[in-house]
Amino acid sequence: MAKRKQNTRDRDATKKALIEAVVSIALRDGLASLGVNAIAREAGVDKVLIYRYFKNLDGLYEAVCAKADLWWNVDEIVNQIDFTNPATALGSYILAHRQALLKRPLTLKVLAAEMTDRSPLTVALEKVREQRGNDVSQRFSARFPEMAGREAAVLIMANMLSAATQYLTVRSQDINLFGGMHIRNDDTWVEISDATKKSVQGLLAS
Amino acid sequence: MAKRKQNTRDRDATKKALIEAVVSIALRDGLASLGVNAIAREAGVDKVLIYRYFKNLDGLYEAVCAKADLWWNVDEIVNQIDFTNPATALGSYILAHRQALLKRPLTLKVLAAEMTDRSPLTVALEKVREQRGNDVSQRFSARFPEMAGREAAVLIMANMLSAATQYLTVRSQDINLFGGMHIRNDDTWVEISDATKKSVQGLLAS
DNA sequence: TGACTATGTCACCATGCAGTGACATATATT
DNA sequence: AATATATGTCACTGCATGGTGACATAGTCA
Repeated sequence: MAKRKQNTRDRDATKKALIEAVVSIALRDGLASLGVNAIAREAGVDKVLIYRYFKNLDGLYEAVCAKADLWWNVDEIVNQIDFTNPATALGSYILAHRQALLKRPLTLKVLAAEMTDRSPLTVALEKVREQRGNDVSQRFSARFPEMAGREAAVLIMANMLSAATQYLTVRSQDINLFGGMHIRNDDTWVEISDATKKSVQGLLAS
Repeated sequence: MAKRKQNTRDRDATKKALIEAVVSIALRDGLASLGVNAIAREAGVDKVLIYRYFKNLDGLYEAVCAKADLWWNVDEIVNQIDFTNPATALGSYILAHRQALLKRPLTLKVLAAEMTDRSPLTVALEKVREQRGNDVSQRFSARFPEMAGREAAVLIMANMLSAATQYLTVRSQDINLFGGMHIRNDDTWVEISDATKKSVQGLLAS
């Protein structure tokens, strides 16, 4: 398991090895398997160095957060959105959101873990997520100023569908069926996107 | 911590105490805190009796499942649904689903835990859930035969909103804000229900 | 060269865990 | 009353955990 030659005497390399060990274990065994012993073993480093360089486990987690790209950046999402009208925008947002999550396996693990535990990893994710979410809805309202305050229902549906996308994308790592939908299948998500588009269209027509 | 007088010599009482200890710990500390030592301590019983009476922890979990009311029964949901049209039906289903979940704190814990771990508790929940979900959609199509196969989009939206309701209800045990919605607030859920109704109306009008 | 510091190794502690075998005794059966 | 069985207690093993203190040595600075 030792991932580096011993007695390297390179503080930065040691810190890097520890940070990478956290990510490896989280992806392979889940956040619940993280601990000083396991991390040090994985990094091929003595556990006392975790305390010396990061003060404690939480300090190490914070360093992981600083290096990890835990959440999408706004442009990554906005670039994939079809802004021809609010309905197509929301429909394409669903797909973009799912893709952005699938690109970040660590994020999927953190999203799963935050259901039961709270750690620096989960709180870091909470913060950036709420921030970026606001950013995206600002872009929406900038593009569709006529919507301003007009349809609270659209905003609610956007939030609900975003929540469902997040939930089902995480779950699709383990299960394939939710209420009859094959949530691992890309075609399913195209159908979901289409249904979303239609339903927002109907909402605005009424 | 000892919850019962010692040396009772009552097998059924012992088994019951163990089952109740599992529930108590799960509710208080989460499923991750369950273990033979903790359970036996909580029940005021020697841990060897877990092995004797249930073979192992999984056997005990199965006994818990058999006694616990982990998921709503179909009528509990259907009775609260407004079947005047498909839109009102889905809108009221959201509220009924949330209420049924809130009534079952153990279920909320299991739903949270199944994101990261798989145990007899979670697989038991998976089974009954998929079953009852099918039952409910059968009731829907029985009431609205004209919908048969006509609008796949409605079915998809129903599944997505159901997923979002489940996710946000579990999350609302820990957080209050999701994308600007105050998910612990009952008024919010009335608005969600209304938005759902409107959007299904629009979907069917188109 | 000599002293000092940064880096890393190692041995240890107390605690908790899952699991097992030996024993004690209350209850039922003969 | 004597025996057998069901029920419960206790002591133990082996392992992993989080955490700490003592030591070894490479690199640096005076």
